[in-house]
Amino acid sequence: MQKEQVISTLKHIATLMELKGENSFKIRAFHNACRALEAETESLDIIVKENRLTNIKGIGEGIAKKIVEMVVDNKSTWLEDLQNEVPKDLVKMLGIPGLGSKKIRTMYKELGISTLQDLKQACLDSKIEVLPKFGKKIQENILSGIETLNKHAGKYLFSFAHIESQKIMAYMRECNCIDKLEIAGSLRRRKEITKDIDMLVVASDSETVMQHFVSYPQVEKIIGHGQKKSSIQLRKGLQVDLRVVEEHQFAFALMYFTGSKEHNTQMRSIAKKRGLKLNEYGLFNDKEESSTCSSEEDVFLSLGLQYVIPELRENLGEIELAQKNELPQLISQQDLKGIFHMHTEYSDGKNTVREMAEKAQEMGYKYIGITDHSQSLTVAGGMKPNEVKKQFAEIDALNEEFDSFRIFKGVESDILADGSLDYDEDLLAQFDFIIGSIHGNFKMSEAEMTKRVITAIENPYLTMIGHPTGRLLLKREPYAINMTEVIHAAAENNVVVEINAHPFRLDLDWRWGKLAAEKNLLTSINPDSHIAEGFDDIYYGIGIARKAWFNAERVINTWKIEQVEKFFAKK
DNA sequence: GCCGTTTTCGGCCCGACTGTTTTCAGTCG
Repeated sequence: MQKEQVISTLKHIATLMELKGENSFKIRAFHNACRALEAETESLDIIVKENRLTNIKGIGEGIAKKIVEMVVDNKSTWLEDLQNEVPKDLVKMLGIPGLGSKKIRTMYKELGISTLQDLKQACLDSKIEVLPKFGKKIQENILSGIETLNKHAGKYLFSFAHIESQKIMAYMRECNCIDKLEIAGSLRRRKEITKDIDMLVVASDSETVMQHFVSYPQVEKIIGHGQKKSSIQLRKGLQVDLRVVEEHQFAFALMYFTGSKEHNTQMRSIAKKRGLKLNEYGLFNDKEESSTCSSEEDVFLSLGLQYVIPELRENLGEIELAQKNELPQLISQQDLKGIFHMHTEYSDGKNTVREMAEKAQEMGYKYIGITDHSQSLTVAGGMKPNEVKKQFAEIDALNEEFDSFRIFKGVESDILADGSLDYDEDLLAQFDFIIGSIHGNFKMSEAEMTKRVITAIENPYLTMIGHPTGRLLLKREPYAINMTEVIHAAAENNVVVEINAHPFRLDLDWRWGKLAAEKNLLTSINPDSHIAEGFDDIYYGIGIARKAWFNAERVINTWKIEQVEKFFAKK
């Protein structure tokens, strides 16, 4: 098993143990072990081979043994045993709001409910409401929860949640007793997938704010309605949580509700080591007096830490760096000087080369790189060699015409099944730069796919790897590929690995950021636009690049035109 | 199950809300 599989297996084991009613701290230990593995950049194979698993903080004898079995024998007897004990629908029931492991277990033990079908029937037969600690209300909630489960997957793209959050923020601002209003949660951390929108408010009159909130016209259901905390579900499915705090609590609350949970847990334990208590209301000493902090920066400072921007708060090593004052200066949108990876009417894009160039100039960019599809991708109208020549001539003419703006001649070449690029060498040599992407033959083994991509990386004509895992968020799984090896190879061959900014891709995944930083990997934040307006997607790519610890120097489309030309010329 | 500037046992983050209760367990974030 690869690291990602090991992690998901451990998480699955933790869930099943929870449903079995194991000690909650034992379960937490499994989650901690997962985090430790996620943050580990060294190859898991090597760590296992050299018997160094227990050197990782969070992994002890017990879990190490299970991991070794997964890596060496490619299976987990422990998981298999648990799966035999716990019916798999019980896991699905955890997705029903209001149902946790305890309630699910009670229903299973008392009534033998092991499938969603059973559960629905038991609700309809009023068998649930008579169980101890259950009641009519809970039974109703379960029934409507099953409906929601079927209707909405409960996960949403960042781009979708971002747009919805802008709408509800605008609505909330209509309430005139609000002093401060901020988005928190995973949305503020710019995570690619989100479950809900978290909002934080400072207000003179919390009751009015809450009433305004639950009266939002797009509400499907009010999940909770209290003085300090309320939750609604929108018709489009996603949940919105609102918290109201007092002015002097705001910085602490913002930090707390931004998360991540894992980051917060570690922050609290740092506070605890200093004899302090950190929660959403303040940073308290043993006399219950809180420090005064008017900003998040102050809170971090009070704990002896450099300020950690929200995107980094995933407990993947950022706190350790903050302690040493070594956090990177991250890229921001203003750093960008040009854009690569876009399609025109020469393949499957909507606009002409000129239109793309003019749009980019309007937005203040100094250069673009046109990359239509190559000949093998016939479904997307890939360019035949004669069309490439025609496009070259058009680009040359436009470059003559434009002042202090350059169009680079590029291509998004298919990486063919054997790892070769799509045109003959003669033509490849004439492009300024080449992006290599996989668009077919997805179903190779991991070893074959990795070899295919590395062969392309070693090709002297290749400048950049496009959407390295081929994933489509919430739609299509990534193809099997060993990203550790790909990143090593790309860094060694001076090949750029793009961050595809399309909201469905966001690929390279930010979780590779730590390894990428260690290897000094270059990236480029690419919109993969098929229409001029698609340049706006860059916003999503910036968020991912920041999550992935990229400073501006390692992102080639922040470079000046001369530096880009020099870099391309070397290939 | 893991860990140790409370170090081999005992603690592991903590508060709001709900629905069931009549003081609290369970869920959620």
